Amino acid sequence: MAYHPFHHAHRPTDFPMSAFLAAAQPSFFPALSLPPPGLGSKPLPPELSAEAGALHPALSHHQAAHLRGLKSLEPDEEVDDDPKVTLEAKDLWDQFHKLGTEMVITKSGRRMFPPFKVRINGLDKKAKYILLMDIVAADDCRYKFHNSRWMVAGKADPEMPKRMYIHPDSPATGEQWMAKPVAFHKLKLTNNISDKHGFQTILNSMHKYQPRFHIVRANDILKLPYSTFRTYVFPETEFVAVTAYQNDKITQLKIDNNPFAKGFRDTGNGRREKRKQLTMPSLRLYEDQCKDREGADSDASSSETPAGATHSPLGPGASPLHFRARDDKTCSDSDHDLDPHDLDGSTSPGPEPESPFSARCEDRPPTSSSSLSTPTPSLSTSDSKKIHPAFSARSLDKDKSKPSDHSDTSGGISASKESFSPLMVQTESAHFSPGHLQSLALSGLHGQPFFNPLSAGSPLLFHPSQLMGPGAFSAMGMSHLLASVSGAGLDAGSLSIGSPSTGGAGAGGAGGGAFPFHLQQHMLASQGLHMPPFGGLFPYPYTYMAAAAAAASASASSSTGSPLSRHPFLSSTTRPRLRFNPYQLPVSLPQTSSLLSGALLSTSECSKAGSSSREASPVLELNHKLGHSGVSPKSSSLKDSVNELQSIQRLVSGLEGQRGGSPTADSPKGDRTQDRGEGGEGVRQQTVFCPDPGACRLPPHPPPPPSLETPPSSPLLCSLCDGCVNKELR
Amino acid sequence: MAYHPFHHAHRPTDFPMSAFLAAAQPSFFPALSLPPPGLGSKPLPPELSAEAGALHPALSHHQAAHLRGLKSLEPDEEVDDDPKVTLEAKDLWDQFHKLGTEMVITKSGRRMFPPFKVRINGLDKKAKYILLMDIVAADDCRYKFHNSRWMVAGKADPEMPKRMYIHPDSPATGEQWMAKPVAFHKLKLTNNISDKHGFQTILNSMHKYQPRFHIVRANDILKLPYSTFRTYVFPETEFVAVTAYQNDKITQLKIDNNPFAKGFRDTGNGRREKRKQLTMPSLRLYEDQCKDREGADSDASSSETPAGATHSPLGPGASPLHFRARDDKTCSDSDHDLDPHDLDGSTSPGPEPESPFSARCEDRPPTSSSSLSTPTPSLSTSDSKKIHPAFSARSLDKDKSKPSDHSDTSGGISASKESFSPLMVQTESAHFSPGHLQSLALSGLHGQPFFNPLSAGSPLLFHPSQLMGPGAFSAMGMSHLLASVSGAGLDAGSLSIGSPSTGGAGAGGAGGGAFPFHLQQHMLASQGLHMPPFGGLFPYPYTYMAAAAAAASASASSSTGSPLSRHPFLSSTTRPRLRFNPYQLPVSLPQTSSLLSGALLSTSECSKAGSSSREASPVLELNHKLGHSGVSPKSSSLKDSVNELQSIQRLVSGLEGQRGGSPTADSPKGDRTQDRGEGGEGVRQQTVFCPDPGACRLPPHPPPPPSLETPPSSPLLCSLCDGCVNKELR
DNA sequence: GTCTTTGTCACCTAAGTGGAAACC
DNA sequence: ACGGTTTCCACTTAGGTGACAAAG
Repeated sequence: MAYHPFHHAHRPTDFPMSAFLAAAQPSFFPALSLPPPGLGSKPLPPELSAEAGALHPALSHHQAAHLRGLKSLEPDEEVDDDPKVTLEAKDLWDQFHKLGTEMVITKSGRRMFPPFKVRINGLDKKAKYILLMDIVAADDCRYKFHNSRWMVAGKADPEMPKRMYIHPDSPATGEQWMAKPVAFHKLKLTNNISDKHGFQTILNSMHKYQPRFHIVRANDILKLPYSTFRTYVFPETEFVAVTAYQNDKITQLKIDNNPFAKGFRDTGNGRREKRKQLTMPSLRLYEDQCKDREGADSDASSSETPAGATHSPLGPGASPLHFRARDDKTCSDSDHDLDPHDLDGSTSPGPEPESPFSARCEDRPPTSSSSLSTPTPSLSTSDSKKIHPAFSARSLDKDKSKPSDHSDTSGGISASKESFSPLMVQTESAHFSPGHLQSLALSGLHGQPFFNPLSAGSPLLFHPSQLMGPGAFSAMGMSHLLASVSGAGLDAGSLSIGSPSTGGAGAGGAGGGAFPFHLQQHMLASQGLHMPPFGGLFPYPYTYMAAAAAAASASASSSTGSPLSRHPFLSSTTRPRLRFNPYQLPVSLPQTSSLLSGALLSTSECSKAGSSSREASPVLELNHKLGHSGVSPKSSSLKDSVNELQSIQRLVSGLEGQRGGSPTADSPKGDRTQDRGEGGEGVRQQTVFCPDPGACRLPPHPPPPPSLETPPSSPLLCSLCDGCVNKELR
Repeated sequence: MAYHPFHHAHRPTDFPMSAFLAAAQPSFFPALSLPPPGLGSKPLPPELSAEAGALHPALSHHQAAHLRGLKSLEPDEEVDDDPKVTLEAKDLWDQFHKLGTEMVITKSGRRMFPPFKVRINGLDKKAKYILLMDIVAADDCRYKFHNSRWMVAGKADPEMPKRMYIHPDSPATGEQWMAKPVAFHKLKLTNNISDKHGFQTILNSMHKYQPRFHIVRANDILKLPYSTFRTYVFPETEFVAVTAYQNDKITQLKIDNNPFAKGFRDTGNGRREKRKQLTMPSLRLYEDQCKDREGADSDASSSETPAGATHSPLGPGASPLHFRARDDKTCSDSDHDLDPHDLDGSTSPGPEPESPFSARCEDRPPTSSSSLSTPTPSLSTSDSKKIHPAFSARSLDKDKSKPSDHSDTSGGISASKESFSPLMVQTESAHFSPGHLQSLALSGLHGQPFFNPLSAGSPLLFHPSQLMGPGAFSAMGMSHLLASVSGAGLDAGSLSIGSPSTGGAGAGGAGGGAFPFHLQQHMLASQGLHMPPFGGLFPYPYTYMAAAAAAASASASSSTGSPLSRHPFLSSTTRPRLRFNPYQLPVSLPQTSSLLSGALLSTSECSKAGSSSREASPVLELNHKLGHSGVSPKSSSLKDSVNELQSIQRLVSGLEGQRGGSPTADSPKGDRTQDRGEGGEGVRQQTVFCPDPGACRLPPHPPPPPSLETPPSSPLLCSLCDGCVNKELR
């Protein structure tokens, strides 16, 4: 009795393949298992903000519900949640983003280096959630790295179906998910279209991608198709897939921060030539952070964080990288590593790697856009804020600057430069079927596909065309699948998703029993643009995200005026505030689907979006929700939303810099370190939504509240559209 | 569409901690969520034997049901299953077992080396199963290694609560489980009673243990407590826990076969002294096998099987070790590695490590028993069969020998020397509560406790005394727990299992929300014997397993007369045939519980069991089933059982050696290689049950069928008792 | 003093990393 | 020749293994 020595690291992952399969089923019957539309808002704690446990359950539920601006959905149970997602190691991501993040893809699959890891708050402790991640094309351009910068090199190649990676621990309770950062280490990037392993996402080299994170409240993967997806996009995680690094600065940054690349650090060990001495001063930057949280990450990661010192504050403030970026202007490059010896002469701020992705698909040289977003030369980061850690209170405060302009190209949403304005789109899973669940990838342990019905051989991936002919979702065989799903105890184990009804289009592959390791539904964005739209289902290939991102970046850059504010998005924390219920999504609100599936920017939109502001990159939180016929938002909700946001900001700032409620105060750098003690506590969120549904490309969203009490320091801009009347909420 | 490149290694593991928690709840209300007793047998395919996919669903269901000999239970659904479990790398296990397997336990936890891995067949493809494993005391003796042999050194020390390790992929469909071998690599052995990690089982050094494997058909861990457990025991996996290796031969065998110990192989690299040149000839034995199946193992094992050549037949036949054991009599030692330079002179067969565990608890020197089981000196394995791979048809055929004697001490069950006669005891989970689920250990990924409500800190382990005072199950707070469990969506995340109701006995530990990483229910055997029985629940500390093992070993040795037949059990394949439904277990059939939880042999019984025959070690398959009031078996069922067995054997033999139906033929060594191509296909099973319930210590079981058509080559003996009238069924 | 346990160590597997050259 | 891809390499982290010496 006095024992209880065991401390089991339970893996609550509850992924019955059957569930998985079912989840993958593209459900085209929105009402199938959904609650009646317009259920009405359910109570949601408004102040989950700071700490998940600090909310008042019933007190402000109603308010919160309104804040969300729409029917709270969550038909299933009466759950009080208001997820707030914070990107871990945001500062690191920012550093990469400024240079133009590159991710190597290999045949065998490569991890993302700045590991995609998020910290979640505001979930209902008891409710079960399924967390997912996917990577979708950021646009439809092909890129090339020329003259030390990324340039558009034509139209994108066709995208392979993107897989929806289900966090292996799903489903798990909110408490469990909030206990520690949620990592997706098992997800690997590959260019091998015949990928046999799981956990791999097929990308096109020299194309730009955007990782996305999804939260679904569901206690069973079987319910995934009928559940609401809350999608979070961290623009700073955008990257170009490459087979070999193009930008030496990126290489050096990777070497300096990825423990597995220590062998390439200039420690006098006769390392390779090339990028030389950037390392020393910043050694053990990201790594130290990881140490702190060691053992706390999920995603079956045994190797995510390297070993080493475990006491350094993991917050960006503590990390040398961050420091460098913010304080070091010694180097010519943007806050990249202090590396004194940049090889390619990109050291100079202007044309340097700092404007990696400025170019959009219009085939116009990136320089134009880059220049736009890369105002100041040299280290820039002139705005110390620019490099502020995602968790530091400072970043939030700094952006008290004006709401910013909302010019189409540059004046995006200035949801506080560094305060991460989340753009949340809530979508019903039933709808994500056509656009959301491109394919579900259930991560196994150690990359070891445990239950491969196909004898661990051929993957069961469904191509969009397979599953659904042009607009032939119901006709495809989805009904068949859905039927199966309906069964409570239905086992997907041997259920052949695509083969049976869709014909032998290669879905089943070898193996005997068809198995839905990763169900390939339609991959909207990534594929929608490049492939003929499926029937009339996806009229809008462009995704909200992209638009929002563009708007946000534009506004951010203008608002901050920081030279480095080239990046479209830089937010680190998001919190669901606004929920769109594009019940009619398939036709009337296709964008939502698009966004979820692809997040593509059309050429024209790309241009509109402008390059980007690296400074204020709002996290786009897309909360997709079905079950509600109307898209008309409640103005009151919006207002409440703003109020909530303000309070949240205060809470956050208080949390981070002990400056509760004073977002205006520009916290000195000192805060940074404090902010991110061990787990990057400094969570901040902002709700970014478009008050003028008519003027934006986004699905109908609630109009801006009449009166906005939002503090000036935290401007609420619509990230969903750039032409919105109420671009600035504050 | 033509893509389907993704091949996700989904991890169907569905372990919502809530479920886990619930499962851990000691349910003392058998009828709580159970179907009415005597539900009646449900159809079960009789010939799942060879291949899981080769069965005739309806055709022989009825027959199968009868074969099973009892009410099929499986109240939930009408599932057709007849699990057949084969121990992977049986030959390796055999080699170790002959020497007296030792497993190092360390403070940080040590893996088992011959990894405990099983191949499963006969499951219902669609049904969900939860697979578990635990390690229980094999007897109540303490051992010491003296004069190159293991000797009893007194009574056993008190056992720590044993944890029930739930395979991380649970629950998963039968199809998934059968797709590849199921490994339990994450399970670690430790002597650290304050174990903070999960996946660790606390053992006492110098004590003997027996791993057990459990199959539970349940789609949710929450249902575990109310589900039927089918327990499989592979006697050859018995081992002595040590902090340092005692037998140099074991050390060498480990070094030669464990890829992680390659550094100690005598490859001229100036290895340490000690055991010298056994290695060379056998290099890459087990490892090669592993390679073949690489990527097929489950249990989140990233490192289970080493890399290397991937073409060698993994069957024991192909492995040098096996070869050696069987064919090599060059070395003095039993079939240990051919190592010519054995240091301790144990090379000589007689007193050597070959008779490791012959001694039982009677404090009598092991020699007596060892002598009994270790008839021949030297390499012995005179009986080529002895070392036959578990999967080779040969072994099965060989034992066509006479049924053997059933003398209490030595004349055990001769269920064919090498044909692995499974002893299956089916027990209702509701009952395992008192004795079965000592503690549930949910394996996490990479030993990284993902969802630790206690902030990944203190383990939540319940000591028996905590959860239940002497016979105070219901009074403890179990009701409370059960109640929680009843909730469908109940989240265990924050549920404090032990703390709330049982008082702060240390169950909750630090952390905030109590979490059931491993629920400690009652740990019967291991603890039952050493601790005061809980109320009157466990009148029989001795477990069937032990008894059966003893009987089996005894018979085996006598039947084969092989000098090496010292090991009590050597079977590698089991298949549920007989199902006991000790509905009244708590009181009337406590043994079942005991078996499940502890599998302890009383001193007297130990002696009765005799040492062992290394040759014919039947797999004990214990199928614990509640829900049936009567224990009276149907004779007809038994008969059918035999028939089925025969057909199965034929199938198996045919599968292995292409000699379908000719069990009598003693296959030459050549078969071996064939038998275990890639995954050790050569599955063979035998049902071992006691036809005379009255004469055996086992719970009431069906009487032997009047007429037995079992082929002479496959003797069916009762492994459950040695005094059974129908000890020999064939 | 004997037996057992503990900690450190060298050595190994497994796998992540970027470089460099080969490849196409 | 050029640009992108592939392969192999050395190096790293992470962790498994038994030997060995030092404790207990």
